[in-house]
Amino acid sequence: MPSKTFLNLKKKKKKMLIDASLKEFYRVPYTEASINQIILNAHISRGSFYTYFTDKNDLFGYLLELQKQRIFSLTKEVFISCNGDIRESFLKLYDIFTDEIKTNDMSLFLRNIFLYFNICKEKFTRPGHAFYLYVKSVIESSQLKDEDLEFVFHLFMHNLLIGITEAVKHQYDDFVRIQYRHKVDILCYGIYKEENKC
Amino acid sequence: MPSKTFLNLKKKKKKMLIDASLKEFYRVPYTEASINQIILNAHISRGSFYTYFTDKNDLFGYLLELQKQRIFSLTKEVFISCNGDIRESFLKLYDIFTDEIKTNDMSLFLRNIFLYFNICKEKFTRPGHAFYLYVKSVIESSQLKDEDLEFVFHLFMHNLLIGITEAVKHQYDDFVRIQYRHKVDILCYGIYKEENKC
DNA sequence: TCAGTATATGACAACCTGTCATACAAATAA
DNA sequence: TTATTTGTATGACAGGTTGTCATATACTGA
Repeated sequence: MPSKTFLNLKKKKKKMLIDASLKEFYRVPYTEASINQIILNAHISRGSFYTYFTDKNDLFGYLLELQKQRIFSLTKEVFISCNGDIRESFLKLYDIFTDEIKTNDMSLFLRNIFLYFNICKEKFTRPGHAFYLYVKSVIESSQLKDEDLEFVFHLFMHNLLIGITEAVKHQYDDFVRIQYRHKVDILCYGIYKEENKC
Repeated sequence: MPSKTFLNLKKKKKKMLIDASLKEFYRVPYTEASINQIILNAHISRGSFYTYFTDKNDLFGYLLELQKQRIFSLTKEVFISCNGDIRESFLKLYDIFTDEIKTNDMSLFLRNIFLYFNICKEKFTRPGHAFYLYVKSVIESSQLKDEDLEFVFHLFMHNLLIGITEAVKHQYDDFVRIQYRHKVDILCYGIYKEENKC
């Protein structure tokens, strides 16, 4: 969490540091990202940085949080446009996100997250409680078995992020897309034949 | 890949370095593991280390490879004892691996992999071609839909590793085990009700 | 105007990594 | 046995990193 000092900063200066950080985080993977480089980009002193954030991880978490908001609001939209169908929604989300990362330059940050920083997937796929409440109200669940929706949603979300990671890794090869869609179908319908159902 | 020089080393010296490395890798997560500490543990010089391995990642990959062998041979055994049933096998594998990590001290290395180094899951879950050929011959596939067995196996393997990671993270809480088993069932039978099958 | 608080700074200690000239050992040739 | 080549070991070094802290500066409100 950034310090109060950072949050009190003028918009312009805050943006300066955020931009500098993003730049560094998509220049190289997380572990190689250098605070030295960031403070150079942002034209602030070493000491200042450490009054804003406790360390690199703290800064990264903050940037992640900013992106997370965007992702979840997009997810909501998609669910509505798909009438709450979980399968349709997650197929669509894959296309939307890969498209965005492919085209939008600022998404290079996301790109590097997906590629290198697998650990933070967890943070991404676990939205807050309020979000789940919302999701539950939107998902069309009449066709589903009596599942824990939160659990199922998290499973699909996790699968989505793995899919996007693979997509980025393999230059959006159509094969990866097909594999993703295949996985979604397995989650929906299973691998066992009808007659062997439990 | 370790250099020829390393492989030529006497057994005792090789073991010394391997043990020292394992010790360091389960002392701290990968990114914090220090080559300095390793060469101190192993009583070799800095220069020597770099004639054996190109860098930390190289060393780590080597240790990973050693573990991988064990994991896959265990997997084979389990599949046989379960008559090739994919569901039974993966439920059993979870119990076996969590048990091993819980009790066996040397497995602290694995423990840290599961906890921190998500990236290498990929390496773990993708066995060589020969292994897949073997798996295909062992899996009881008559009850399965016409799936790509390699794809399905990889999916289950990946799920297994996530499950173990969670188990380690949450001190082998039984709740995690139940969640894992739930996920396996979703993979087997899907989330949709019968009547909505494709 | 002055005290008190908030913010900014860069030198510093303590670490890290990968390289390289050099030293030593062991094997092979003369 | 001696000389030469080949393989192995070494630690000082350059150049990088991070987090801290005493100090300096800028605000802010009485």
